[in-house]
Parts: sequence; C-alpha cells; structure tokens
Amino acid sequence: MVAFLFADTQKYKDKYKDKEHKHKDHKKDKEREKLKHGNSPPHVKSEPDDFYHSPKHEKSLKREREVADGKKKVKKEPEEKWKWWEEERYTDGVKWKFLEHKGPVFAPPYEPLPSNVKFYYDGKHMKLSPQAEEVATFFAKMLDHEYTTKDIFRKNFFKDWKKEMTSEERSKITDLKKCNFTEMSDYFKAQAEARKSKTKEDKLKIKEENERMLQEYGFCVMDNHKERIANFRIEPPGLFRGRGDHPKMGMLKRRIRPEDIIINCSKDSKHPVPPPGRKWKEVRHDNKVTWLVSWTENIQGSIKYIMLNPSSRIKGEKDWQKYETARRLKKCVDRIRNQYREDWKSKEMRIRQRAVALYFIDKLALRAGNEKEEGETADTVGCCSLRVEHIKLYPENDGQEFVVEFDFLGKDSIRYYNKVPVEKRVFKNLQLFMENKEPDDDLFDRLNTSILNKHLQELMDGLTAKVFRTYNASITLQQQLKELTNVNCGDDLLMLSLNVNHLNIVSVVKPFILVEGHSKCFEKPWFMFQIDAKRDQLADAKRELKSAKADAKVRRDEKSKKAVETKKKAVQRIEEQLMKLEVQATDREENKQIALGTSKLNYLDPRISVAWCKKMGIPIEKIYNKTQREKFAWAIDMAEEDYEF
DNA sequence: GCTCATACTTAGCAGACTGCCT
DNA sequence: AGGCAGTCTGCTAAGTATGAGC
Repeated sequence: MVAFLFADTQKYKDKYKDKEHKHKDHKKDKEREKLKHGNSPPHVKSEPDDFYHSPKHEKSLKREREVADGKKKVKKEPEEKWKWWEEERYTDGVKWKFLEHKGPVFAPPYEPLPSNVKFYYDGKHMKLSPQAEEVATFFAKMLDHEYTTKDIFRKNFFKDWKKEMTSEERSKITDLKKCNFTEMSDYFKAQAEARKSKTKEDKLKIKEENERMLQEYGFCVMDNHKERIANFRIEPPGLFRGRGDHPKMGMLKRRIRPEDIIINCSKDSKHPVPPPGRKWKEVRHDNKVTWLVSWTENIQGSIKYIMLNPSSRIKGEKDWQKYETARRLKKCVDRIRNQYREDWKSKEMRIRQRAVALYFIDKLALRAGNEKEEGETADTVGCCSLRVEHIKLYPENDGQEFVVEFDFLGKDSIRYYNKVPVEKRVFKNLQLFMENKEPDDDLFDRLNTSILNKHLQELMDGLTAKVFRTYNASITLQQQLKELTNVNCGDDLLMLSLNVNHLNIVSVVKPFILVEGHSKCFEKPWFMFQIDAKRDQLADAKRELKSAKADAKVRRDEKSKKAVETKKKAVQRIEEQLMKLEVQATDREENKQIALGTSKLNYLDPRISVAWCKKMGIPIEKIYNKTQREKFAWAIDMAEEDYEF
C-alpha cells in the first residue's frame, strides 16, 4: 500500500526542503494541543467506544456543542475547521438535533432532439413521441458500448422502451434490429465534441454555475454546523447497467419526480420546497437516521439516499468508531483464533462450518456473503454463500499438502482465484461439508451471515465479519511501516521506500486482491510492450547525452553546456518513468491498482499513516490528496507519531 | 428461524481536470 | 496549442449489517 504514497516522487523532492519548516510548525501545534487538553492522554484521545457507554447526558452534550460552535462563529471565518472529534458524541441512536437543507436537485428535463436528427425504423424515417424518443436517446448514447450487443441488455431495453411508446409506435416498432439510432448517436458525439472545444469563458460560466448550485444545494446545517452533502443531485434517468452478468441490464431507470421523494429534516427547520406546483411524497423528521432525502429506485426496488460527505461529523465519527472496533479486536484476536480452531473439532456440524468460514474470513479476507435473491442480481458470492462448485480440494498440489482452490465471482463480479494450503483439520472438514452435495449446493449449508455475526457478537461487542478486514489490513500496514522505518533511510528515503515498499504492498493488500487467474495473459503483453518502448527511449536518451557531452567538450560554449543539462534531465526523467512502469507492471499483474486505493480509503486506520508521516517528517500531502485529507481530518489532527493501532 | 425492509459502507469506473511535454 | 498520462471526483452499483414482524 505504501508505494502509491510516493506516486509523485518528483514533486516530493521539490518540496522536501520545506520538510524541516513544516515539521516545526507541526510541533508548535502539538504543544498548543497539549496545553489545551491538559491531562488528556497524549496520543489516543478518548475513544468513541468509551463515549458510547459514557454516562453523560444529552443536555451537557448539547451545551458543549453550542459553546464550541458559538466560539467558532464569533471568532473566525468558516475557514476555521470544526473539530467535531473533540466533542461529546450522541448516545442511543440519536444522530442529530437539528437538520436543515434545501432538498435535492432534480435531473434536467428532457430536451427533444432537433428535427433534423432522425430515427429510422426499417429504413424509414419515423418521428417518435417525446417519451419514446427520450428512451431511444438513452440507447443511442450507449451504442458504442459492447453491452448494447448483448441479448439480455437488448431484450430488457426493448421491453421497457415499448412501455414508453404510444400504442401506434408500439404496433409499428416490433423489432429492435430494425431500429437505426445512428443519427442520434452521431448528434450526441458532436455535442460532446462541441462541449470540449468550448471557449474558456463558456467553460468558466459552466463552472461558475456548478459552483452556484453547490453553494445553494450542496450543504446542509446539522446541529449548528454547515456540512457538505455527498450527492445532492438525483440520479438522472437512463438505462441500467449492472456489473458483471446482470439479469436486469438494459432496463429503464425511470426519472425521479418530487412525488417520489421523502424529505427528512428537523421539524423546526426551514423545510425544502418542492418545485412549483409539485409535492413531496412525504416530509418526515427522523433524527435516528442520517439521510436527508430518499426515494425508491425502480430496478431492484431498493431505497436510495442523499447523505453527507465523508468529511462530515456524522460519517467521520462512524469511521473512527470502525477503527476503534478493529483495535478492540486486536486485543482479543488470539482468543478468537484459538476458539475457532477448537471449533473445527466440534461434534456439531453447524459449529464446524461456522469455524471454517470464520477462518476463511480471517485468513483470506473473504467478505461475509449475504444471500441474494436469485435472478435479481449477478450471481456472485461471499464466504457464507460459497457453493460446492467454487472450491476444489487437492490433498497434494505442487509439493504442498491440503490445498484449497477458490474460484468464484465476488463483489462487483470480480473473480477471486486463489490456491491456498490449509490446515489438515480444515481440509477434512471441507471434505465433510462437500459430501453428497451437488455443485450448486451451499458449501456451508448450516450457516448464514446472521448466524455468523450473532456468534461474533458474542465473542466481542461490535464484532462482525468485516471487522476482520479492517483489523488485518491495518495491523499489517503498521507492521510493514515499522519494518520500513528500521531501515536507515537518509537522503534516499524515497527511492528506498519505493523499492522496499513494493514488497510490502503485496503483503499488506494481498488478502484484498482478487487474483485474476488467466485474464492476466491479456494485459501482460501490452505492459511489456510499454516497458520495452520506455527502455528503448532510455537508451536513445543516453546516447544523445553522450554525444552532447562529447560535443560540449569540443566546443566549450554555454549553449552546448546547456544542451548537456537538458539531456541529463531527460535521462533522469525517463529512468523514473521506467521504474514506475516496472513497479506498476508487477502490481497490475497481481491486480492491485484499485484495491490499493480502496483499502487506503476504507480499511487502513489513517492514524497509522499519519503517525508515520509525522515521525518521518513527511508532509501529509504526500500521502493524502485534498479529499482524503478532508475525510481523515480527525486522524491528521489527533494522531501523534507514537500512535499505536 | 425466516423474510423483508432499511440504512449504511464499500467499490469500480468514466469523465473531468491538471500538469507536463513537444 | 495540442496531446497525453496520471490523478481526482462524481456517480451509483453492490455489498454488509440489523431489526421488525411473522
């Protein structure tokens, strides 16, 4: 995980000089902190879990919030960031006391096509009704995508499209193959082109308009604080494209109207106003939930929400709490591991299954695997929903004993392929679980996620399957960074980190990687090609540098000296690029690119990285971009260099 | 127990943006 | 100034987890 910390090595070098100075500033801040919080422990501030059970009452809580807030408003511009992590937290499920917002922004209404953009059916021009035309444009916009050629996609689309047609249209248009959308498609391509080549002023205008919308609708007031909303725009209508082999791909995602919308806000707030002449479905005042707006989506019938940004108090607290739960697991993970190993021997089948499943979750970072409705979604599984067909047992394989081969589609239909040697007991149990079963039978037929989580709850308060991911990722990161720090880095910190860390990436994120068996063959040649090209480029640059040097020796003038400098820089740059490519190639091979970013955002306790940066004098900007710094503001502020996960 | 609804986190991907090179 | 690669951001799908109601 650490290599991408240094993704932009060049920039880091440039700012490296500032290090000293920034670091000092930081120390000053810390001193101030300590003064302010006199007797509070220096690194780990009061943990959210403690607060949760603290006997304090809401009254004092409210008062503290208002005090803190008042101070802020009087003293400074909103630039002064609110440190919610220094305040008391709500208890018993109350999420807020006051909530005011402006409601959602609806998708812009459909604009009919100009009359010169025609649709043809069976070679003949046909003017579509606005409703039918709108849905047709959704299809036209996707024409370049492979999925418009897929049977299910076309079938679903056509079925839903027909529902939007007038009865006349419906009787005429009976075969999707005879529909010609190319003029529409070309029109949209031209529009996209036009948008790109707009003048600076036009682009600026659009930007300003977006900014205005953001200012107006992108914030709410929650408990006296202005907070950023994550998604204040309602999802526009279009054709549903699920991931993987989704049975509903191509279906029409309908337009959401004010009448579909449930508003959630305080009774005593200024309620959001529906568009003129329209009504909300409902306005409610439920302060036990965090969402501001909700509606029911028509593809799966699930509820969609408008909620706050990760930088908000309400999300941040939850995130913090998540890591605190993982830290509590750290204290009892040995006990739990011993326990499930014992349970492998249980007389009861359900307990053995539970124990083996938990072992997979712990060791391989499998997801829990809730059951899903068949035919409603792509066929994917997690641990508890594994089927017999997803694993193969090898008493011996490549010189190893008791090897289990996993091959299944997980979340987002990403393939998980892995061969792992397991303990003999696990192996024997798996054999037992598979006895007399069909390939499509459940491997763990006496287990589901709710049984598993109930058990975990008994082992530790707040423990669920996903805590293991958080725990394992974070603890590994911490160990890796410790090892790294023992290496004496000196000036070459960077290069060293890049190399050393490459090893570490693998072990830190490995469990989270879905090793894509054979599809690798796809990417490799392409990558190798890139690397070869870069190598050639490097060779050329070096040759040029040589001749420039020779030239300079003969001529001894300024111009040729400069030329040498330029060539030198070019060589350096190419060398760096090459190195990066090589690192990437290995990563890519193991399929980490995205998983890396994800774990950085969702599984790794940010305080670990923050502490490490503080210790090494590396500016935090090097590891977190602006968004990430906002999300992790709490960690950046509170973690000191001796933080222990 | 089971199903269903609800609320919330985690996730990949596409397009926008940025900064650099030619 | 135009093109390109790398990064960031917004979007929304796809998970997890829990509790209510039978």
